[in-house]
Order: sequence, then C-alpha cells, then structure tokens
Amino acid sequence: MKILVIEDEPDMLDNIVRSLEAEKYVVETAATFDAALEKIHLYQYDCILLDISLPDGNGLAILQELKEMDAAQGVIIVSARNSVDDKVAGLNLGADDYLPKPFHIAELHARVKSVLRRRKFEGSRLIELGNLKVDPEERTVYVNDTLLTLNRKEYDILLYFISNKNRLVSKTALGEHVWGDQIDEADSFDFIYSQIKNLRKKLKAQEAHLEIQAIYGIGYKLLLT
Amino acid sequence: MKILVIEDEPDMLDNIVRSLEAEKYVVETAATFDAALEKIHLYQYDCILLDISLPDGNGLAILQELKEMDAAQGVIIVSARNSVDDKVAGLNLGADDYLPKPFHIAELHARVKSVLRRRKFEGSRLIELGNLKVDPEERTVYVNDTLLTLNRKEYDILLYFISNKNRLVSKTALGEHVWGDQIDEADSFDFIYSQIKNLRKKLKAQEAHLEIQAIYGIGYKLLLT
DNA sequence: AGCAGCTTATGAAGATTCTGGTAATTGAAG
DNA sequence: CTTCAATTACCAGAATCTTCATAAGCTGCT
Repeated sequence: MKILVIEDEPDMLDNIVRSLEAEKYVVETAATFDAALEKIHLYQYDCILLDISLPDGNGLAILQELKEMDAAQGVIIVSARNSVDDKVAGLNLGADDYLPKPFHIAELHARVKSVLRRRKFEGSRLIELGNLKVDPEERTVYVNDTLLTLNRKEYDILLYFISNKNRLVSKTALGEHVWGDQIDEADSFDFIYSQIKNLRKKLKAQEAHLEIQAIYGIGYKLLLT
Repeated sequence: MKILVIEDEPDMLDNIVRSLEAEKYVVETAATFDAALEKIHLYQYDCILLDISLPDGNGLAILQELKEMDAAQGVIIVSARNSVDDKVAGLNLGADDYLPKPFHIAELHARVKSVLRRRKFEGSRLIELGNLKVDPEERTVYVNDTLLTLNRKEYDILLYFISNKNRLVSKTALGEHVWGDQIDEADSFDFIYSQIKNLRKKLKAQEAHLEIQAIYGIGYKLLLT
C-alpha cells in the first residue's frame, strides 16, 4: 500500500511518515504545493494524506486536481483550520475523510485503514487471469482454487504485473511501485531479481499459467501461457 | 518504440526527451518545421509528439503532410494555444490525441502509452509471410507452426524487414529503428552484421522461406524464396 | 583478368544482464 | 534473547548483446 503525505511542517511530516512506515506502508512525501502536484501526476497512490494549509498554494486546489484526474485513491484531509466550511468544501471535493489537528497517531492510522478498506470494497471483486484468481481485499491468490501463499513483496509485484498485463514493466517502474522511490540509479537490482525468482518459483510450483518474461536490458512482462 | 518529438522550446524539449528516454522509448527530435518535415519523410515512427506552435511554420501543416503520406504512426498534438478551434482542427486532420500545455509528464506518458496501445491493437493480427507467421502482440514467430525463438534484437530486425517487405532497407534506417539514434556516423555496423548473421542462421535452421539479401553499398532487402 | 579499396560476413572474445542457488541480514513474534 | 520467516546480498553460470580480428565479396579501374 502506497501512501502520499502532503504536509509542510517538518516535525509533523516526520512523525506521520515514521508511524506509517512502522505499519508497513510505502510512504512518500511532498512538502509544497508544486511537489505534491508533481507526485500526484507521476505516481499512483492508494491513499493521500493532505494538509490543506500549505505555504505555496491552497491544498483544496490539489483536491480539485485529483478529482479532475479521476484517480482512484482515497484522500484524507488534515487541517488545523477546523472551520466547518473547510470541512464541507473538502468533502464536497471528494475527500473521503477529514481529520482535525491535533490528532493522535492511532486516530490517523484508523482513518487510513478505514479509507483503504472502504476503497477496497468498492473495487472489490476477484481478478481472474488464466487459472489464477486474486482477491485484492484479502491479498490472497488462488491457482486452480488452491491457495498460493505469497509474501508481501511477492504479492505486490504480482499485482503490479497483473495491472500491467501484456505491457512492458521497466525495472525502475517496478522498483518504485513496490519499494517506494528510494531506489537509486546506482542501486543494483539484486533484490528485484531475488523476489522475481521466488515469485516465479511459486507460480511454477502451482502450475499457474503465467510467465514473467524478462526483456533484456529493460524489464519484465507478464504473459499468459 | 520510436517517438519523434517536434518542439521548439529547448527546455520543454529536453524535459520531454529525458522522461521518455527514461521509459526506454527511442526518442528523436526536431526543433523546426523543416527539420520535422525531413525526419518525417526519412524515418518511420510509432508516435509523433507535435507542438503546433512552431516558429517557422504552422504545425498543422505537418499534420496535413503526415495525412497525405498515409503514414501509420500515432500523433499527439501539444499546444499552449488551447483554443477549441485548434483542437478541432488537429483532431480533424487525424491527430490521435490533444494535450494542452502546461501538462504533467505523467499525463504525457499516459497519452503516449494509450496511443501506442491503440495503434498496436489496430494492427494486431497474425502476419503471414511464406511459411512464417508473426504475432506482433506476443512477439513470437512461427515457421511451419513450430516456434522460432528469437532474441529481442533479432525479432526487432525481422519485424522491420517484414514491414518493409520487398523494399530496400538501408543500414542506417535499420540501425536507427532497432537501436535508436545513439548510432553515430563514426560507428561501425558490426553489431548489425552480427545480429543479421544470427537471424539468418536461425531462419535457415528452421527452413523459413525467407532470405535477407545484402545490397552492396546500400543495405538489405527481405525476399521470399 | 588482376588489383585496390571498399563493404559485408563470420567466429570468437568481451561486456552486460539475467537466473537460480545459497547465504547473510533484517524483522517480527514469542 | 531466541526462533523463524521475510527480505536482501552474493555468486557462478547462462543468455544476450557488442566488439574485434579476420576473411570473403563486390565494384570500378587499368
């Protein structure tokens, strides 16, 4: 699960990020209006935490932008300006929840969880692909109706491949989606290789009709076989 | 996938090119009307990004030219002049999409991807040639219904030959299509020779009724035998 | 024909990337 | 702290792609 935190106060930001990362979310941040806009357009998130009192632009404009993009993530507004107007404006613009400052971290987690759960229900149906069934809600995968136990990374990778079926997935894109954007140019891709290897082994062991094909020098592609 | 970017502002151009190259597209550029015309006539592209407000000629004229050439690539118009007229004129002249400035890079990528995908689906069916069958979507090649395993480069070369059947293919054109324009005048063509050699060997081993004929001093030609 | 100067072909070595095994590290749970 | 699973690192070998050296072929010239 990938979360974007838009917040300008460094302390607060740090706090939120640490606590979310402790819960195993992949967290990215934006401290300014522009940075936020860029991230929103570049990557896909499952949930966005938005402080609407940013220094260089109104956070509500970001909401507007998100709505126009027709994106599918959940949005939780965080604000110290606890006016009813702000709240109404935010929810009208499609925010999923509103969290007044100050708040307790546990409260934040609960809201995030609830938004993610709600979102999941909306799009919740089995994804079928060959003899494979994926239940995004339970994060479970079935091959011929027997359960395939995947680790977190393996599952994330598989789901990313599935949502990019027949499309080419660059190693950097895969890396950014599954590991967050801390990936460096200079980094090796050993951890990707390792995970791909394990995923392939498990898929093969259950005779899934899927193949992760390597494209030399570029990345991978998921094929039905 | 080869993309031509026609754009006169250096910053913007640089930006676009970098981002597309990061996605592993082969990118070429033209900053003026004349340069664009030349490239269009000389090479084949899978997609063209066209800024219609060029300094030395109306970008729409390029669209017109493309249409008359009956070329098969996708065209995305980029423009800061966001008048409805421009948009309508562009789409009427056969553009596939219209992207108003300013835009976010991710938006651009999405459009490019979508145009390329659409194009691919249109032309997606088995290509038959002698006793050879090519499935462009799966990137597979069959000779007498047995699979012929080709590497990426070998496949790219074969497909380029096939799409230029009976036509003469210059080494530079082939090189630029398969390797992109990182090819230098000073470069040798050893890698082309090597790949051609391997491709020929594989075609011969499976007794494909195809022959890659060298034309001394000019290039190659694919013949049915 | 014979030769010079070029282009093309070929096999082998080199470089890079990918694979699949194993091992080390990290992290969570008891 | 210990234990077990998850994740990452390391490595040898395979596959892919490029470079290199050298051979062979073509063209125009005398």
